[in-house]
Amino acid sequence: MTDQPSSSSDAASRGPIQPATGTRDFYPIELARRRWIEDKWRTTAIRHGFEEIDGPTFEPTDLYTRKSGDGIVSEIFGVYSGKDEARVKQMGQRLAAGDTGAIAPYALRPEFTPTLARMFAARAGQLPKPTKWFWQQNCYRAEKPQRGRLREFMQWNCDIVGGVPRAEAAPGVSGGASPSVVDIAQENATLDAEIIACCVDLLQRCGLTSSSMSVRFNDRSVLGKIITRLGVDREHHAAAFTLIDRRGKLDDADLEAMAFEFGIHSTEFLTFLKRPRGADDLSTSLNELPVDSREEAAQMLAPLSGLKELLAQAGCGDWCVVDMNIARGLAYYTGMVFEVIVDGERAVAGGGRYDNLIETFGGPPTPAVGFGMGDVVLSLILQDKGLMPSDKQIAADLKLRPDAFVISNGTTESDALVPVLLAKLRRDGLHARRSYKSTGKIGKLLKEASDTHSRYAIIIESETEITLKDMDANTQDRGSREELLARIKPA
RNA sequence: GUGGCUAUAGCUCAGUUGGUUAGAGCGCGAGGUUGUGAUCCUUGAGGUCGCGGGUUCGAGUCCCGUUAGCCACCCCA
Repeated sequence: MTDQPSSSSDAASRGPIQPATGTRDFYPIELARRRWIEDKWRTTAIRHGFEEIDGPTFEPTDLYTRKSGDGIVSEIFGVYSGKDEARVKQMGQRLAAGDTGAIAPYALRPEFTPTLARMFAARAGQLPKPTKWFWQQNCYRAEKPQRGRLREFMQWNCDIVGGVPRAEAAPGVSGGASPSVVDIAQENATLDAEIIACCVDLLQRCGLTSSSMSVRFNDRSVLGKIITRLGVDREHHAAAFTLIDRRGKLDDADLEAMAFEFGIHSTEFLTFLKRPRGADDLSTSLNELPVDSREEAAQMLAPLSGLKELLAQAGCGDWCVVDMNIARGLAYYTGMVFEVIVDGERAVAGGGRYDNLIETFGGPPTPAVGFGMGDVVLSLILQDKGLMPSDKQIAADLKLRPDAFVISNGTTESDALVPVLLAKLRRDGLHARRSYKSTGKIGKLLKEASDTHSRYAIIIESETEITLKDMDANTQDRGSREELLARIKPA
């Protein structure tokens, strides 16, 4: 009920209408900062060979419910057409009956991956293999807002759909005679590494370093083998992954209770689950596995050690570490999974391999891997670490700095020449501004030129004479108008 | 969805055991000093004290509700 615009409330009808919970208004400086991040996203993705795509802001609700569980359904913002009276009436009846969740025919996109899967599936036959797509737009989730978490946010996705042809598979990683599922996954490890490398590149471009962040990765196919050997049957794998994912947050008693709740009773698995917490990296994990020899263990963990090597080759080995506790909540991940953790806690990005999803949406069996990153947590991190550039630097990076700020020297002749000169500069393709203040004081006007981060200030002295001041160098020359204006080149 | 804390100018915050017309700094507008981004001086605008109800002669202050924000859960595509 708190989500309603509360048209019945006296307060709402009297005061100004507030922005909806969990949404943001972007004033110029705030939008510039957001654009700066988006610019980093876009240029990074393009540099890594991804092409930008987009899809609808809202989709049929079934697109999301088909793939995901009840958790997602409850966080969907429903959308309906006011022209579809029958559907609206039906919705009203279900709502009145206490039915909640995604009962509207459409939903604001809570994520982009289903749209991407649908788009790929629709043209799978004509798209290159692999296809590399990126996307950066807003998403909506009806969660309770808190720090780092809103109801509308920008998200950046990079996905590689389709596998590497067998002949070009990573040397030293492939080798199986028949192409089993595991072989295909291992061949595509180069793509797993490429995805993680792209994510790390973005972080580096924002000034972040591996000293405060890490990429923690794991592999669900490896986990699946382990827990199968521990006596967990196939249908309980998803639940077991959930338990593994939350191992760090819950104590043994809670874990055990939750396991029973899920119907998992394997004592071997529970023992494995309750093993000492700590650095669950590759080397320590070797000792905890349900195997007879270290060779067998190494064999079992080969996808992880292989990926680690590929990541080192990609130049981001120092960022990446195996973490056997990472499983991710999503049901559709099939292989590699990873999260980018800041200061040991907050997740700023995450992703993994989903080799069944394209098929789920009507396409041919197609391996795929990708990740997502939101603007909310990333902004917080950059602010906290002092890495958000100054307003002037952002203006420069986004090419928002005025090239020229036109000032009259105060005579009526010069006053009349201000709009004339502005028009000329703009005709010449320059970003030119003036002041709208009533003051004629040169000092105040130069301050405005400075506040707007203008590159040059132009003081009109007469029809043919100006003073051109370089605001960055703090130098100026007075002379022929045409001669001095020629110095101003687009940034 | 659950619990705790908070709410005064655009921002950061004062505001006494409840007592006249609610304040400061910054920012914003105008002006001052021989026409240069600073400092300084003068001055102006801007608040139904989140909103609604209650107690009281009187509420920014006390009580209840509500909304929003923050924090911790839940969840995390």
